[in-house]
Amino acid sequence: MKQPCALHPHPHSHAHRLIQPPLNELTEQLRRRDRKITAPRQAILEVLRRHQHPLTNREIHAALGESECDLATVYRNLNTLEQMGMVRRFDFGDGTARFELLAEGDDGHHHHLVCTRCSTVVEVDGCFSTEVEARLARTHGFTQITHRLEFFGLCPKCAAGT
Amino acid sequence: MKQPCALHPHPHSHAHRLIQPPLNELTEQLRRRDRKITAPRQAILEVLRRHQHPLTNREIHAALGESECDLATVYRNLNTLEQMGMVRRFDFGDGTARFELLAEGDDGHHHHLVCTRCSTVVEVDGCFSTEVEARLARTHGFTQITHRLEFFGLCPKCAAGT
DNA sequence: ACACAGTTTGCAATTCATTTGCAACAAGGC
DNA sequence: GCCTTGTTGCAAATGAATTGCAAACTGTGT
Repeated sequence: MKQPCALHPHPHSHAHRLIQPPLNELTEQLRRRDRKITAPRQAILEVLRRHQHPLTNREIHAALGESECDLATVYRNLNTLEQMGMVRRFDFGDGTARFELLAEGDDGHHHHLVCTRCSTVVEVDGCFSTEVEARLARTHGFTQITHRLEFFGLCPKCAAGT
Repeated sequence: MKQPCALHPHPHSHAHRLIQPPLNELTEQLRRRDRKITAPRQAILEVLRRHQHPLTNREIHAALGESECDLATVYRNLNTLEQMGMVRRFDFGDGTARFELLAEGDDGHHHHLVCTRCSTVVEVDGCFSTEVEARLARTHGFTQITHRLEFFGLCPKCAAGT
């Protein structure tokens, strides 16, 4: 196991572009600040309620229909809703964030299995790393350990249809 | 566990932006094509050999020094080297890819523990999901399952220095 | 040496996701 | 009413990554 070594500090610092686990101290603070459920936010939550699979900003924006608002507003509000803990961000590694509605009191911790051909997404239940995280904490002295885990594969249909 | 549901197919199709596991059939094909180790490629591998932690395209480009080449060339060659199986791409979720040198015969499968404050990276040995993948294959009928897993936390120094 | 095909490079321009500056707005206090 | 604060639309900017194109380079056959 290699020695730790700091990467070059990033010269540019886009607020949410920093390397961050889904929930850290900062978002924890913001989560407490009461924000209102404005019309656009309501509409976005509604869209997420309808499709219960991770959607991109653009997809959500497209699905708004009646209650259309600016794409920038969708971006801003999804960030806000994430901080409020009402929505969970996922990263499938294709460069665009995806969001899922978060049930009340649910920390939303689960993972996905994504088809690499047709992008079908299956939600995977259960999480496999709690004790692993504890081990890492012991081994490396890190605290507040979280993780990001997604599975990829070829779905039955795509495997057949080749 | 929810029903599978295809996302909207992406209208734009940047070659490597597709949702893909580190190694799929396509890269498997390309891996076999013999590509030469040109000067820039050599230099890039050299840089990766020096720093043995995941580096971004930009960091590598900056570290080239003497054997400077265009940043686009760095991007192109890291993609090529990845296809050749000489380099492994990692995604820490901050929007920029990072690369590590891959030892001969090593499939490079390991994960990282990243400090969310100072970006210190520790390589984590061992992988925890082989049997999980088998279970997913059984449960959902997916094949060729791979995964992407990174850990995040607060390193001892940052925890102390707060 | 010479020509030719295929690969690679530099450079500039482009794409795409995401963020941001700014002025106009809305709502809640005082 | 007026002031403060958060929100929105719009346009512009940022930043990673890709790409078109022409020039340079590689190796191969003659």
